[in-house]
Amino acid sequence: MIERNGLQSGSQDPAPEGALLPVVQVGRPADVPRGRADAARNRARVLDAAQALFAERGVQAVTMDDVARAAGVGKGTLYRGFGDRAGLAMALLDDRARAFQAAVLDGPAPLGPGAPADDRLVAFVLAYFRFQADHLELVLESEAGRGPGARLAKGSYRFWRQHVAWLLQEAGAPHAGTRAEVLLGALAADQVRHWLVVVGRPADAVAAELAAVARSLLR
Amino acid sequence: MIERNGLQSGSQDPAPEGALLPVVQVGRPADVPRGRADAARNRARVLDAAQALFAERGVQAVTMDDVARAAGVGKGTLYRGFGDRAGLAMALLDDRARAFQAAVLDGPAPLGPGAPADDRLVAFVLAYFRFQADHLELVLESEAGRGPGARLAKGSYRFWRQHVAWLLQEAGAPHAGTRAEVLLGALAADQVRHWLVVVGRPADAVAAELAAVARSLLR
DNA sequence: TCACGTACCGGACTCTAGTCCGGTTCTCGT
DNA sequence: ACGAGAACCGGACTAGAGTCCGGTACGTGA
Repeated sequence: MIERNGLQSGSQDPAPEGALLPVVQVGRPADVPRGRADAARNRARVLDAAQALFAERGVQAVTMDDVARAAGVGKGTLYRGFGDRAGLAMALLDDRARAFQAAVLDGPAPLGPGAPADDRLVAFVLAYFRFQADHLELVLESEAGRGPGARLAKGSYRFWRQHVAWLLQEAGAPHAGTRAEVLLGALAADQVRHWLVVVGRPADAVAAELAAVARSLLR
Repeated sequence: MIERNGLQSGSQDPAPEGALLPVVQVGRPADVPRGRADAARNRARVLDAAQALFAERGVQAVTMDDVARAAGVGKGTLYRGFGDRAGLAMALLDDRARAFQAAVLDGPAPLGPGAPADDRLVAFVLAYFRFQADHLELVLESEAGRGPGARLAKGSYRFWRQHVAWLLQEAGAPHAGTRAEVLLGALAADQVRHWLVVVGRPADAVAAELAAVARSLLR
């Protein structure tokens, strides 16, 4: 593929608008020495510090000042590198998000290609739900952000929306675009948190019902 | 300006936790002289000032300090009376929210009682969508609020969730509770704003597709 | 090796939501 | 009518996200 440097989206760029997930490339070139050494070092420091603080106190209890201080870096550096709080959370999720995306695009059926679209859709719902549940705190932050509809404006949302819409269309569902958005809305971090944490329902039960919802949306 | 001076639920109480919509009562007792005269006067001033400012500059561009200053009131008074920004927005929507609720509970079919549950459900989706679209800015504020899942914690959400779940159950849908939440998620202000404002789709088309989604969720 | 320009650094600053509490004023009971 | 005290008033205060810009140090070209 093209040496598309969009890949370093998670490495140097201030993340123009939450475009953390590259639309295609997954493996990374590992080179692209474009940036400055101190910049890369600071980025790594910030990620390490954030991960440590988040693990120690919980994501919500950590302020951006905390992260900057712990990383030995100014707030300007922090915000230039990650854009905002949501960007920092996305960067921390980057590896796993890429892996999940790879599994959907190139992995084994039924999540990956090869299975009928309706089965892939159900597999996707289960996997996405699990992803959200497994990284709830970080995903919550990454889907937040200022302004209304922050979640709907991120690049990763567009990617998944397109994937789901395509599966729905392929499976013969009407209004695939709208239904993809309804389905992703049901899988949004806020909603998942509500079910699992606030209400305290067992994850398996919720996931199964959402899979049934996906099937219902096919007709 | 509205004759009604705030009505009981929204009149004195600091709105314990977004319980603006009473679960049953719609007509107001009209008595309950519990409060103080100056408190009521200040409340009215705040509502008037907020409405004027919101109309003039748009909801998002008005800060709570603006409202307090324009109302000739301290911030303490503002926050005691309405809890937070979302509470103020809810109070401004109160009349119409009550009217809508009354139409659903006691109004003519198919929105009100008398029609088959599936028809009522579709009527509800169309009416709720329209409500959200007609008061988008205020609803957006009222569904926001600090912390994740603010929308899911409000009393009005619980009310509608219950209503929709009941209709779904009555119509024979499986997992009525979960599906009610999925449906309301699709009708959330953020999502509606995304379709209508960001993407620019015509309201009628979106509403029709959501009605179809509701029907799909019945089986 | 060295000078140059650019990209980056960092912390002081702004902006706004929401809290607190000393002082005031209205209502109720007598 | 009047005293007592609860309820309310308002603005100073806190906290935290995100911005700005003068200064710095890194990479590049000669």
